[in-house]
Amino acid sequence: MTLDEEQRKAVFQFFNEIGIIQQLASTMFNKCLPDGVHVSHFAVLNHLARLGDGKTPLTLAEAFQVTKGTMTHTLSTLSKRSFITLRPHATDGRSKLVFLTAAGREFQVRAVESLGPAMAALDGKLDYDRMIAMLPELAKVRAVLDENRDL
Amino acid sequence: MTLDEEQRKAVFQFFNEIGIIQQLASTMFNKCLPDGVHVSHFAVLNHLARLGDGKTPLTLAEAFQVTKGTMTHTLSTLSKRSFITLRPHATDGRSKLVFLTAAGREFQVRAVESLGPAMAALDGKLDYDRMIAMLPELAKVRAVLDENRDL
DNA sequence: CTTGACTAGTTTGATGTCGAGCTATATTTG
DNA sequence: CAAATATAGCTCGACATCAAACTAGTCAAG
Repeated sequence: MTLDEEQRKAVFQFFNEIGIIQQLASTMFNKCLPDGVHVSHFAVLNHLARLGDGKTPLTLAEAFQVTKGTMTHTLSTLSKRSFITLRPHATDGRSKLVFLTAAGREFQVRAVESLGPAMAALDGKLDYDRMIAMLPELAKVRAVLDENRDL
Repeated sequence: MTLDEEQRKAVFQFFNEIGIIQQLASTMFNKCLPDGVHVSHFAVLNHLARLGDGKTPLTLAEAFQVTKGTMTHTLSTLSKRSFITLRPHATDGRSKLVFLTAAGREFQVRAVESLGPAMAALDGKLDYDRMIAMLPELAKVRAVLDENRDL
């Protein structure tokens, strides 16, 4: 038995801390974002703007680790706001491709700017170097969880 | 301006990673927990079992960083399952105190056990020492976000 | 006292997410 | 080619959560 009581407690505490940070951060982002746009919507716009659009919904769902149904929902509200358009996939009739509209790109820029004040307020309090240093470790934890999703 | 483009990207990435880990972990826990009990319910039971019951709902809400309304909901479902009982506060007529029932304690033990197999499967893949080493840093980030909740 | 400000918990309505099942298209296999 | 299997996206019902408004009890100021 390699997993002793103390380690198990620590793992719980780790995930607990992660959960609370996520809660606080997303609440903060949600309050900053304009027009009642949820952070999950912003994340998709951001992803498309930074890494390029023309992705399939499934690709996006996997990138954000949400179900297909959730991504359908997210994309449909982004579409209702005319921030994206869905086009049929050229060679696969089942699939679609997601493209940013001009309004979508514009909104993404505006949304990033709207986060500025909050980020600035945290500046000097958050230790960026430490956070950056944690990134590889977090990515590793993420990878392990991802590989074992069927537990 | 101390927050340059690269740092801002890193901060985004940090919170993104956190969000995905939280997503994967809570999904995993939810699947392991018996009888359709949600991880948020388990967390409350666990808290009461480990740190002692007789807390007020507000205390619990603050401990888990959820709104009062959410805690009301969580406690009401725990109460419906007879895992807790709510008693009036002795000296403050507005308040209540949360107590574990025998069934609640029993369930908490069972729930912890039900997480065993998943934890065991992750054993050897997760680097506990690194996770433990991250705890203080995470707690610090949490504290900063907590202090600046009104941004 | 009594009034006004505050606090604990509840309620309400909206929304994000999940899981499971569905449809339509692709792909593989016999 | 036909049938079976797999995949992309959608739909549905359930549920956790939030924000904001509400109720009831407390406490302080005058």
